[in-house]
Amino acid sequence: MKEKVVVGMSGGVDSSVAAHLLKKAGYEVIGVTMQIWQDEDHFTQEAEGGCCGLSAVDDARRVSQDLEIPYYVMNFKQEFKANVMDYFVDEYLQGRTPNPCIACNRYVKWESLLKRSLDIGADYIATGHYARILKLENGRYTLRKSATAAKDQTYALYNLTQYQLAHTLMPVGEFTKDEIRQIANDINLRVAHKPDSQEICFIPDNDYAKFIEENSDEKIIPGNFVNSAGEVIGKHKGITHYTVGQRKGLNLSLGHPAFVLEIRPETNEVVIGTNEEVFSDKLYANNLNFMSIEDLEGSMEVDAKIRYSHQGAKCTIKKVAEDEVECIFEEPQRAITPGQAVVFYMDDYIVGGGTIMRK
RNA sequence: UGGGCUAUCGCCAAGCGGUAAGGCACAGGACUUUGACUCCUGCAGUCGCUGGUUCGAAUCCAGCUAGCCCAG
Repeated sequence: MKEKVVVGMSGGVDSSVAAHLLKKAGYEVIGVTMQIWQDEDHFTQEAEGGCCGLSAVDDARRVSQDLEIPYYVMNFKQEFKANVMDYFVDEYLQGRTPNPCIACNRYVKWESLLKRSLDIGADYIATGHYARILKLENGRYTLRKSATAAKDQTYALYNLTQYQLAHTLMPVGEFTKDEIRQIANDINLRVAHKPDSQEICFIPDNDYAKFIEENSDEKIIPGNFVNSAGEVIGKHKGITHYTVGQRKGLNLSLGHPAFVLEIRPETNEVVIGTNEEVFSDKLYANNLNFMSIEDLEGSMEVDAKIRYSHQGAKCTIKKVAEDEVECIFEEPQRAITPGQAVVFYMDDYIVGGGTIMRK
């Protein structure tokens, strides 16, 4: 009896090749695209790009036909709206900078999609992520960085549970991007040369502030830019327009480059400072999830990534409360941003991670 | 309406008779399968205005205008 796997297909090269690889490996493969767009308008907009729109379904369906696997579209509108879009808006309104992909992975893909897949008799779900699932000697599952460090996506997956990992396959992680494109080309995949997607899939025009304004009851009101001494040095367009470390779009001519240091929703202020001031060597995180270990005992030296493109930096982590870890870096890090994830690595696999609360 | 000082890109600012530095801001592009960051490119046909001196002026001279300071 073949093991059954549902492949989340975005219509892109990676998930298409993932489906092919699994079929070749002997699995019974079912292609599924998650319907997450909210209305016709949005649906049309997404025709241009994004991971989950009109062209996505079109492409995924055709690829499935070519691969001769069954294909379905599953509706996850509610789940996506509640766990990703609403979360995204709420975070910005609180002066934080969310990472919607992480929320989407944990709650939509690996909660809703996994559940429905198991319901229809699947043993696993699979995606085209560049990451590798690793079972450690202690019996726990963790994620190991992909073969190509440049494409590694483990950061965005740090929040998966042991149960979720036990039912997941990520065949693409063993290959480099070039190899994946080569495979796609070899088997004549129609999407072999489709460009990599980017930007947040539910905001195709990339105008975050507008999206937040349109999807919130709260009014976005202008406020003051202040320096670290508390002096008012300008007017801002509303805190949702900014993120820590940001330089562009401030319209502040101070003689030196100006960066956002902090966002204060309670006073509607945005704190501005110099390049040096944007560095910090400590952070606190909550919403912890551990992979390679059951829990964090005492302190531990790890490599921490504070944003998806961060190369990682040495730091010592220690629990300071039930759901709060303190992370002290050897070298100050640039723009530690509340709302973003911090992911801890040992060698090339994930120890755990959390959401940054404050510096 | 007495005296002094200053007027160069949106902001700051070099320039001191030889044909307009630089920083900030801004715009476009690259990078990026979260936001940022970073990088590249562009950005004064003109120096408050009007005359004059000179082969040649943002640079010297005169007048005017505006702003600031002091004196009322």
